[in-house]
Amino acid sequence: MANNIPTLFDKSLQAMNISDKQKAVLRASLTLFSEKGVESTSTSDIAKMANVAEGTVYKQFKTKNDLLQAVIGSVIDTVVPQIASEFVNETVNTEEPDFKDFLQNLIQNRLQFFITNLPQIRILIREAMTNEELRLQVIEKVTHLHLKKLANSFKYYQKQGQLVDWEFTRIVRYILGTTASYAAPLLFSGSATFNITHASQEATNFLIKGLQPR
Amino acid sequence: MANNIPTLFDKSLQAMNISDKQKAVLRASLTLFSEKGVESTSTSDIAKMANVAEGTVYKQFKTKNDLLQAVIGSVIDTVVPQIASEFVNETVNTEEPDFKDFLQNLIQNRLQFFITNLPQIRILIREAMTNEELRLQVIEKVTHLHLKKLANSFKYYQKQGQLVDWEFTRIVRYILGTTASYAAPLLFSGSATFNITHASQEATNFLIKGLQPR
Amino acid sequence: MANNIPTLFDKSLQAMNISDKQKAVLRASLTLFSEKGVESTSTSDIAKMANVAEGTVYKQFKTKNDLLQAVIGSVIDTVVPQIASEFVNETVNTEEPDFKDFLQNLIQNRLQFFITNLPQIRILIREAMTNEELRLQVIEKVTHLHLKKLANSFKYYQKQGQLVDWEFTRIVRYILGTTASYAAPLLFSGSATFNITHASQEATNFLIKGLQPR
Amino acid sequence: MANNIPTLFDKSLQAMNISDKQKAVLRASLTLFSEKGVESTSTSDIAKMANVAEGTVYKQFKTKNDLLQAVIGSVIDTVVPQIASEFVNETVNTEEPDFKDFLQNLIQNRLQFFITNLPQIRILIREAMTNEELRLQVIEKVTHLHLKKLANSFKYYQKQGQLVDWEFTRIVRYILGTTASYAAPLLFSGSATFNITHASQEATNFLIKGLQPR
DNA sequence: AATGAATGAGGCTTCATTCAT
DNA sequence: TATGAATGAAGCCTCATTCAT
Repeated sequence: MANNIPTLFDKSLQAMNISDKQKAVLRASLTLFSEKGVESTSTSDIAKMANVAEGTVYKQFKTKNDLLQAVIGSVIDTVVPQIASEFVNETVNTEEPDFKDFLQNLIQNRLQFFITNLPQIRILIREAMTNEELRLQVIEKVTHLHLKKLANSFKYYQKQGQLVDWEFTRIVRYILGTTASYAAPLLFSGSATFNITHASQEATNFLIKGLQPR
Repeated sequence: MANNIPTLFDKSLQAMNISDKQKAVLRASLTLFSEKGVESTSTSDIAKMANVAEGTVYKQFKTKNDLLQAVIGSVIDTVVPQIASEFVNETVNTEEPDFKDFLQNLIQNRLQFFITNLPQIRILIREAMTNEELRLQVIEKVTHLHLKKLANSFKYYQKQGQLVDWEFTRIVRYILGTTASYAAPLLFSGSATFNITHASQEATNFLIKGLQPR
Repeated sequence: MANNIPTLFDKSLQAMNISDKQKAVLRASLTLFSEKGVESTSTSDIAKMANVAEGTVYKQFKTKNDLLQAVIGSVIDTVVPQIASEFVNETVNTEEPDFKDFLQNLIQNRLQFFITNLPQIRILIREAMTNEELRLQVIEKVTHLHLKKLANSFKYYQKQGQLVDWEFTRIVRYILGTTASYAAPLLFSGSATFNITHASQEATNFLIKGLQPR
Repeated sequence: MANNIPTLFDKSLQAMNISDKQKAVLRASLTLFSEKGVESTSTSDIAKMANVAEGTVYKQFKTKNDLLQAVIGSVIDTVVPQIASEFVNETVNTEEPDFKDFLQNLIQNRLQFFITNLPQIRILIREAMTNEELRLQVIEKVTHLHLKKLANSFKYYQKQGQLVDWEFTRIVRYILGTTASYAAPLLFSGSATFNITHASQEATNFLIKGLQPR
């Protein structure tokens, strides 16, 4: 239901066996890293936002980088898979007889997720561009996402003659690329006015054509 | 011919009325900002790579941010338009009778450009994500790109019945999105092995279908 | 019998009216202070080695300096005198008819003691060099050592005409100085190979000459 | 003439190609390290005493430890040999016909040096006890001291029948040990009243006996 | 008595920036 | 114009110490 990273992040925090102050540190870190970037966030900034002494920031995590790992790791390890399974359950599972409806659902849902979690996604992308280690973590996680159900759906529509007979990753690539062509500008602007419904309809119309059999 | 930013950048440096050392500073800045990100590049790093005293970095540019502005500004102001017009002249001008050939040329050319200038593009993207001012500059520049020739080509193919009758920006969006779906991973990996020809063919096949009239 | 400080230290701990954990704290402090110096030993290091919570270190001793005082004080107050009396009983009491045998026994015994307790001696020396208070304590203790028996032995050998008729402290000074000339290097090296028997024989031969009457 | 470490240190500083402020930093470091020990001296202390910004402390030496190495290294590399040659020229060269006079000169001279440079010697000893690297440096330097002249003098007195026929290092050992038996207490007390002349006479009388032939 | 999370002062270090030469 | 020594604010981190449980 709640496909909102801070909320999910909070849930994953509750599962962690750390004190409330430590949770506040992680929350503040996520927020500040997202807002200003990692390098521009000082441990003193974090301490202030978390209402905590600066030393407290270092009780659980020995290094600012450890903290970054914990924050991003938590997003990656806990949130991403959670998103994926939710995505599969909410969207993909819905058995639409019509591929077009299925596709629009899918796109609208992903756009919504993207917009909701813009700050966190922004920081993930930003850091992954210069941080090798993080990059590997992200790739690892994304690679092992449980996408079987999605593949099955595709196969179903392919058998029905509603979807071109290309391999799974290629189809996913175009759906992602087209969706991203609507979403990417948001990475750079504030979350300006954006009509999700209209965008997903437009994108779907294009994709349906490009992905029809023949 | 040379659609490679460091080379173009050098050309734009020659036009600037500054000493050789100052040019070396700008060159080093471009390189280091690209490699490690702006925040992680110290002015001392720049001085070392430019073979220049620390004070020299501050002779022409009063602050590190001024330097960043100069570097990025130079890329944006001089290089981007240059790229655009070159792109228009080299690629778009070529009058292909067939939209498919036109499209593949276009995509292949842009992928090549992207790969060649990966480091500079990386830093432009990275900084634009947290730097409001830069963001506006980029948008400003990109918005006013002289794309009339491209628009004319599209109109031509539309009249020929080879291209769907959507508005210019929508068509550009899908071409960009699809191209980006092949290029984006390169932003995160090193410049892994990548078959441009194959990618541009695949992308073209998809786009042709999605963008055919009807 | 056991002229080894950690063991004696343990005995003195048993006499103290403190809990087992507190004893562990003192033991760990002795070890770490010896190994790395007081300034370079953190209370957290001590807690870890003592298998105790950080707060526990502060239950019995209010400050780190109190802890240092307790450790060194214990060595000085309890152990040094114990050593002294043992030394007197074991070595000096033995009535050797020959001064040379007496002297060699003495030196060999002290060298053995020195080597066995190198770490503790090292820290005592180190701290005494910058810690006025400790310095006074050590001097106080050493000054009041019960050395009457040793003095009596000397008088005996002086009457026998085997020992020069100098005052007690002067004779002690040369014995100590000569013995130290063999022992001191060990303070700086690890416990390199060292032949106690050979060293004590050599030292004795020299001292016998220097301390003969006339 | 001036066998005083701070003065010699200053001379060695003048030979170094560094600014006055940097010299002030090194001087302040030597003073403070000597007075309070390395661990208890903060870089801020050093900056204050040197009348310099804290950042200045780090211009020449990248680390507090580098600074320590520079200070101690300078003492070891420049001062120790200088001392040694001076010692050889002033004391050993003096051709005394009588070994006793030679010996007393030697001891008095060394005691004087020791007292004059107490603070610096103290810190050298203190640090060498826990700093392996430094230890090796000191040993290296002391080992290669130019002691040939001293050895030659000893050989001369041995031929004259004034000095026992033991090997060089053994004789040096006893002279050092006996001298140290007078000097060592000064390491721990302040430089209390100390009669150098009396001490050197007393020590000489003992050594002459212990080192006579036969 | 024991715990261990929390504290905050202070230590080491970096770095953008200035300025005399 | 170029230099590079100097600056000092600010960042990261450690550690002795406190306190609620």
